[in-house]
Amino acid sequence: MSEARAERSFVSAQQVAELAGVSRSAVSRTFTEGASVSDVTRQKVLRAADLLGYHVNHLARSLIQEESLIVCLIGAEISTPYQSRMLEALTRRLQRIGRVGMFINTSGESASFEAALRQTLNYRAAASIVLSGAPPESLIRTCVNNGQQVILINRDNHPEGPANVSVDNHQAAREAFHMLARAGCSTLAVISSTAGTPSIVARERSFAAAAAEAGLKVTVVRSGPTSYATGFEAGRLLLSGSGRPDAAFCATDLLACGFMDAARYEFGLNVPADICVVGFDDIEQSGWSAYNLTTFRQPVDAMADYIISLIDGSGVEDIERGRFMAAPVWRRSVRPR
Amino acid sequence: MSEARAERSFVSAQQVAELAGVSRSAVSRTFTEGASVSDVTRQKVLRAADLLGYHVNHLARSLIQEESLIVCLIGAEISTPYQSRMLEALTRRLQRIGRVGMFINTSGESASFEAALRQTLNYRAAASIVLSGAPPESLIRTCVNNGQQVILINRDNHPEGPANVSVDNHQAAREAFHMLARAGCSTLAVISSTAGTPSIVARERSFAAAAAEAGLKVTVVRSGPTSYATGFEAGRLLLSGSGRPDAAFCATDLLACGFMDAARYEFGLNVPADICVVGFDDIEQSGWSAYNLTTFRQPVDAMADYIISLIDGSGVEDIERGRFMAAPVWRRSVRPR
DNA sequence: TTGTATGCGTTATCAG
DNA sequence: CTGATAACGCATACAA
Repeated sequence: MSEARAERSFVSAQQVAELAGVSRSAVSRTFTEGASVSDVTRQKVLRAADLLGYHVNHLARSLIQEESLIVCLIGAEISTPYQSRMLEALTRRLQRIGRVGMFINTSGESASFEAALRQTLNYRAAASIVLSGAPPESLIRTCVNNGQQVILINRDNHPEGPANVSVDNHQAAREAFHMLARAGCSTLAVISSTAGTPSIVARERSFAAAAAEAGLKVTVVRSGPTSYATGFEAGRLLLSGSGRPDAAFCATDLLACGFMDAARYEFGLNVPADICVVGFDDIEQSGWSAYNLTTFRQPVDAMADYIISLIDGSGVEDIERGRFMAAPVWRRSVRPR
Repeated sequence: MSEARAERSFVSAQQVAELAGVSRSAVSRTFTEGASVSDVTRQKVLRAADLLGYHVNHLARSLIQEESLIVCLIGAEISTPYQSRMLEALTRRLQRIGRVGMFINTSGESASFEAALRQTLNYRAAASIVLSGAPPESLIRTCVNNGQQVILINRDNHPEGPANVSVDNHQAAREAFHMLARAGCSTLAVISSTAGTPSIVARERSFAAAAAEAGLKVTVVRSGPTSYATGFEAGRLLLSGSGRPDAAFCATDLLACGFMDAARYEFGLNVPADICVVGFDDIEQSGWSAYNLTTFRQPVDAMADYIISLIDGSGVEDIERGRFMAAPVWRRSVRPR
C-alpha cells in the first residue's frame, strides 16, 4: 500500500501523505489555492510530492467542483489559415486563465456534430466554443440546460440561447461594393463557395444587394468548398467566356488567392489593372507580396478576448458586444481612384 | 433527491436510475461497451437518459480506469501551415479511435513548457504528443514514469525514452543539393531561421555537408524566427550585394515563399531562370500557382497514422518505423536540367 | 493548524 | 441478468 516509488503509475495524494508523514487533507490543502497550511507542513508535502512526482488529478478535482476547467473547441478544417489563427488565439488565452482547450474535430462524418457536442458534456466542459459547422438547435439546448456555456463564432443564425460572436458581414460587404464602384468597376462577380455558412451567405447577399441598389447585376460563382482550389476553378469558369468581369468580391481570402492566381497565370490578366479583387478575413497570405490583397480584417484577437471574458465572467455580458466590425485593409488588388 | 428535470446542472446516473426504476449499475452497464443488459432494461434506461439529458461523466470514469481517453498535444504556433495540418491530421484520427485531443499551447512564456507537461499529468492523459518546443529531459522522464506515453515529432535529439517520429532531414537535404547541382547552380545559399530546432539544424548541416563534398561553399542566412517575413528579409539581405547566389535551399516552405517574393518583387528576379529555390515541408501554399515551389513533402498523414498506432497499441513498436522519408515534389522553382 | 469523515459519479466485484 | 457495495482521488465541513 505504501509504495514509495512511482512505478509506471500515477501517484495519489495518499502516497504523498504517507511519505510526508501527514494526513491526506494536508496534501490537498497544500495544492489548494488559499487553504491554510503551516509552512512546515507545506514544505514536507512539497518535498514528498516532488520526490514521488505527484500531480493533482484534475479529473477527480472536477468531480467535486461540478465543473471542469476544460473548454471544448468544436470545429472542422483547422488547417485553414483563418481557423488555425482563431484556434491559436483562443488556446493561448485559455491557457492564461488556467483553462485548457479540448479540440473536437467534426471534419469526418456529417453526423459527427452530435457526437462532438456529446463529448463536451462527457467531460463536463465549462464551455463549448463552436468555430464551424452547423450545430442543431436541440443539441445546443441540451448543453445550455446542463449549465454549459455555448459560444458560437460567426454563425449568427441562432437567435437566442448561446452567445454569438460575429463580424458584421453586411456592413463590410457593402463597403466592398463601394470600394469597387469607386474604382470604376461595373461588371461585378462574387466568388463564393457551396459551404453555405451564415457568414458566406451574408457576404454574398449584402454585396449583391448593394450592387442592385446601384443598378448593377452580379454574377455569383460557387464551384466547391471554401478553398484555394475553388477560387481557382471559379476564375477558370468566369474568365474564359466573353463578358469578363472587371471586379470580383471573394467571400474569403482563400478563394481570392485562388481566383487571383487563375486570373494571372491562366489568363495572363493583371490585378488590379484588368480586374480588381477584394477578399475577406485578412489571412496571413493576403499580406504576402505575391497577393497584396485588399481585404477586410476579422479582428481575431479582439474576438478571442471577448470570448475569454465571457468564459471568465470578467466581461460585461452586453448583448451587443458580440458584434465586431471588419475593417478594410487597403493593399494593391484594387485600383486606386 | 429525485429531481426529474435537469435544471442548469449535470445529470447523474443515479437520477436516471430512479426515473427508469432500475439500479445505478443497470445504467452504467447500458453505457458500457459489451456489458450484459437485457433489452427491456436497456430501453428503459435509454429512454430515461434521453429524457433527462444524461451523459456519462468521463471524469469519473477515468478516475476508476486509471487512465483517461485524453491525449495531450503540446506545441506552439499552431497557426503555421505545417503545424495546423499536423494538428488536423492528429485530432481527426484521435476522434476516430475514441480519444480526444487536449491542446496545450506553449507559445506564451518560455518557462511554460514545464507547466504544459505538468498539465498532461493533471489530466491523466494517456499520451502526450510534442509538436514543437524543447521538452526538458527531466520532465519527459516524469511523464514516462507516470506511465504516460510521450511521442516527439521531429525532435530526434532525445535519444531514448520517448518515441520519436521524424523525417529524414539528412537524406532530403542531400537530395536538395543534388537537385540544384544538376540544375547547374554553383553559388549556393541556405535560408534558415534562428529557431535552432533539431530539424532545421539538420537540414542546414546536411545540405552544407553535401555541398562541401562537391567542393562548394554555402552561405547561410538566419534572420529571425521560422516565418515568411524571415525568408523575405533573408532575400533582401542576400540579393542586394554582389555575388548573388543562383540557388537557395530554404529550411522551410514558409521561408521559401518569403524568399521568392523578395527575389521577385524586390529585385525583379525570375524564379527559376535567375535563381532556383527548393523548400521543405510541402505546405499547401507551395502548390499555389504563385509559388509552384519544388520541395520535399513531409508525409503528414503517414506520420499521424503511425502515431495513432503507437497510442492505440495496434502497431508494431518497431523502433525504426518512426523514421519517414521526405519525398521530393517537383514543381517549377528549379530549372529542369 | 491539523486530522477524520463524507461525498462527488463512475465502474468492478460479488452475491443473488 | 440484476442489484448492493466497494473502490477511485480529491476537497471540504467539522471536530479537535
